Amino acid sequence: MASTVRVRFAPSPTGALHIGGARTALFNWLFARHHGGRFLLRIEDTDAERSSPELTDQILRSLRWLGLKWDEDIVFQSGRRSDHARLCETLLETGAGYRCFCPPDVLSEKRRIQESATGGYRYDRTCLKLDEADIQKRLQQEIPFAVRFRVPEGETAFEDLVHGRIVFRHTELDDFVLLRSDGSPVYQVAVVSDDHDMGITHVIRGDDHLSNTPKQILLYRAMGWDIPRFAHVPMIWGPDRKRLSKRHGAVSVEAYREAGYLPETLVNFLALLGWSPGDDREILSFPEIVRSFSIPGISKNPAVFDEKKLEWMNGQYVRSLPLPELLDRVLPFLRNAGLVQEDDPGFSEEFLLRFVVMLRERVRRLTDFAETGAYFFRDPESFDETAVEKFRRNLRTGALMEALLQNLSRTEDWTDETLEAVVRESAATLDVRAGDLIHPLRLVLTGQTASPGLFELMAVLGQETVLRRLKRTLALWTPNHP
RNA sequence: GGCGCGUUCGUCUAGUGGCCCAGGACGCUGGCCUCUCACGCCGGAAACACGGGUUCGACUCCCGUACGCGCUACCA
Repeated sequence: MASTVRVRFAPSPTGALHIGGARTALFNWLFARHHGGRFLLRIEDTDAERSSPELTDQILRSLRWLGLKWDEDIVFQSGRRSDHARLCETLLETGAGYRCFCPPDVLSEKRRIQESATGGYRYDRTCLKLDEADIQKRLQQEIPFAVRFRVPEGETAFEDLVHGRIVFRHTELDDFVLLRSDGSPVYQVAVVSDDHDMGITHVIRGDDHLSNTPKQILLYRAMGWDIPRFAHVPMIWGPDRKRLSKRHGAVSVEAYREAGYLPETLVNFLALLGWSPGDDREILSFPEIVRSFSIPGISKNPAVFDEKKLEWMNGQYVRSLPLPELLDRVLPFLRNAGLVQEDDPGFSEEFLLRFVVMLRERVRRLTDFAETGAYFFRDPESFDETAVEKFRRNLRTGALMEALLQNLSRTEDWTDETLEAVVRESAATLDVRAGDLIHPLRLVLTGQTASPGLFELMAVLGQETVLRRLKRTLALWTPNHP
């Protein structure tokens, strides 16, 4: 390969890494990996007001969690201020830029008038008409000035890797500001300067930047720099077809981690949001995605984020994880729910493994293990009301449970085969269907009407626990029990 | 308002002029399995925004309309 691919992800640490940013990062990462190139990270922290080191750390944590490792040192945009300023100076020297002494309030007034008249606004180039003497005079008076870019006539066209050829007539652009009157360079300047210095070959970013691109290309040209290739990927929308934002609830990668999603799931799902391998595959491993990834596979239209499918996919990954690995991932959620102790789980490895095996078929998120399986760790405190009512109406339930208690306390071989035999024989003796014992027993042991197979569950819980739970719930079946 | 981008089942998408009376997945739904719930399996409903061209033939190409989104700052 002639030149090495270099791409970057450039988040602004003004918030956590969200789904949209993660997808952009992922696409850049995949592109770099696929082509054996480099994936760089740049933190756009020039807005000191809204940026924070804590948020930067959080973004890095999320990227690492997703498995998106970056190459080389992180570039902090705030540290490149002088480079950005130098770009403005150069442009001023070459005549590509010019000083604008117009006071901001005059400008905003002009805009107000022009916008109400024509609906659009472009800087009227008042200061471009200034001659050298005018400029010197103003400089001596120390009138603050901004530096504007002098947009040439004509048009800018470029071949977007996702959208194809795109043309902007320069009459649509106005002489945008490069350097604010306080001396701070504007975003477009920072991006171009940084991307150039970082040797970026492909800019892969959200298509909300499409309209910024001609301005940036103009800057590259004015500096005589090589222009990178651009790939503008479509946005991710919430269910209301609006750009995904906090309004849609949990959108940060961090929030999905806490909600019990696996990083593998998120990567797979995000990869498929706006990109397709071209065939019918849905579950793809990291290496498979890297191998298949290509820009022509990126779609042009925005994608609605569908959490239902994410959940389904997470279930697939939960089920495919090797058991010990799955247990490791579940453990923190059990601790969080207070079901196991921080240092000592208080339960054997074997018990925990069986817990995970029995539940993994019926969960989608890691949090579900704690939510639907708490009875593995402690006696249920509440019981499904409608189920209790239902079984209580059958006046024999109390007697049935008592009989079962007797039979189970005499059971010596506490294995699921034996337990099943005991329960079924009890039913036969009592002249009821097996279900008449099974369902109330399930309720008694779990507090719920749904659980893993009852006999297996009894075997895992152990005789002592089963008998205890059976005993302490006997009163439940008394008709007028509170 | 102007400019830019987009428009295939509810959602993510396959489709690059005939293989498409449109395929897959999630969701929904009927059934099977079954001690419940899941998992799994089998089946079903469900889409080419609209109107003009081009062509022997258009989901695919061109034009227009409608709708949606983005940009339009001395924000990033």
